[in-house]
Amino acid sequence: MSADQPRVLVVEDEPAQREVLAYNLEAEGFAVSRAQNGDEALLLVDEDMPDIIVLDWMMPNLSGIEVCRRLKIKPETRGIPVIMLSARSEEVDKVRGLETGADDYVVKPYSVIELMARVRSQLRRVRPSTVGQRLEFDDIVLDAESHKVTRGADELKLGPTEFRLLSTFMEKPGRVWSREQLLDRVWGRDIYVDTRTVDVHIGRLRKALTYFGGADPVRTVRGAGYALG
Amino acid sequence: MSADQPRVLVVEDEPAQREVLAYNLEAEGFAVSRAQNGDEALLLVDEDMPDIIVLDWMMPNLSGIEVCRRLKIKPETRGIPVIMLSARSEEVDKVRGLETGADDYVVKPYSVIELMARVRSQLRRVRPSTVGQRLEFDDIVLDAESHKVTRGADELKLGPTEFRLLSTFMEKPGRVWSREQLLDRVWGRDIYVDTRTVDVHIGRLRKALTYFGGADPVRTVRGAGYALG
DNA sequence: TGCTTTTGTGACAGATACGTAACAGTTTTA
DNA sequence: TAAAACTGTTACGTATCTGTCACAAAAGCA
Repeated sequence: MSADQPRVLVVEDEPAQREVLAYNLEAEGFAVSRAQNGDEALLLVDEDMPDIIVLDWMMPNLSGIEVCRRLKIKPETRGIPVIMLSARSEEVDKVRGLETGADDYVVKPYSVIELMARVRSQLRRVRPSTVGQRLEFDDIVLDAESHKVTRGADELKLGPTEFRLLSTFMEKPGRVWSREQLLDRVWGRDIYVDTRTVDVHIGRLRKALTYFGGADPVRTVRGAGYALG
Repeated sequence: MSADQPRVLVVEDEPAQREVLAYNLEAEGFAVSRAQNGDEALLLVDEDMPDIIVLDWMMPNLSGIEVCRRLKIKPETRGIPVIMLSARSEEVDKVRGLETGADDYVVKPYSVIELMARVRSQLRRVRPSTVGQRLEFDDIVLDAESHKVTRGADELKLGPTEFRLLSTFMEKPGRVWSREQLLDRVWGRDIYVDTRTVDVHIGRLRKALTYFGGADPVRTVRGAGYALG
């Protein structure tokens, strides 16, 4: 039961393309699971976390973008690299894909060799730390698998939203996030919430982070948004 | 017999096919037992729970469908993954429609490689890596062999579902499991059960674990699920 | 300094998630 | 065969979280 071959999840509605992908990935020595739509993909991820996901953009019902967004909202699945496949080559689409949190973007028709290289590259990037999703910043440690956050020796108590917020920040310390971006990342897409609500949750996050003392690690960037550190 | 070899039960009435299957599974490092009909299968399951069952659909007397259904009704055996073998692909849909609760379907003639992959995949889903028959957490000890749980010096009395719930938790202490994941692992996959039912059984597990005193080791993670510790 | 814009924050009502007792239907045990 | 144990669902109470508002505070600007 050698579990040391990386597991790849292929999400593609078109059977022929799906099999081509799967075949090539298997030939490369990966353990492949297949999903033919977004719902199935999310289910499979839940059941058996793959090491990487190759995701078609255009799919009926739940689009690749939406699947990606949902994966990136949940801290425990956020760390799985997503390679987005799309027929659209415009820069705008690529930006949009990456904006949603995709880790790489490959335009169809792709060369198999190139795609394999990208898969390996993403795995190389993430694999070393694959043992539990664990983010650190300063003396703050967030463990996605156990949903625990500690600062120094103290365990912090965060609400669900604050937890996701912090996890988003810790993904890229120092990066400035606009309120809109945070709403998109932390709250999800089609949800109408006042942007000022972000401020309130930032406040709550701050209170939680400094409950046992220590400096406030959240930086306000006037006119732009917030950042960690 | 080293207990860290996963045990597979092959149920197939046709001797030649049965041996092919068994041979390949043994070559993969599994401990294989054989049954040539449904009654024998149920008997063998009762006396020595296998980790996974490969079940032919068409058998005289007690059909694979019926065997599967009976296995999935009993909470004790419900968690054993069943891979159903069927002769034609159209039949797969038919069998699916019968709601047998099988975990996966493979069409004959199957490629040995594919079948092995599916077997491993199911095993990974249900029984990740912890094969040890003795799990410990804090002062709680779970002995899979004798189906007994003790806390400190006291022996606890758990129902079958609570037992499986606890053993899932103890496989990875600290990890947060969503209700869906728990339903998948503890109840089985194609089973329709309300997610809130999980809460009730968590409550029962808690009551059992704290019956003789001691802190409640089960942690509720609002919006996410439950974890041990 | 005064004026404008942006951000921080306490309060609050409504929404939501969770714990649990009760219950009816089964299965298992004695 | 009767009693005991177990399962899944429901309903209801409660704790916690959510989003919005109002106003205070801070930051920029002239």
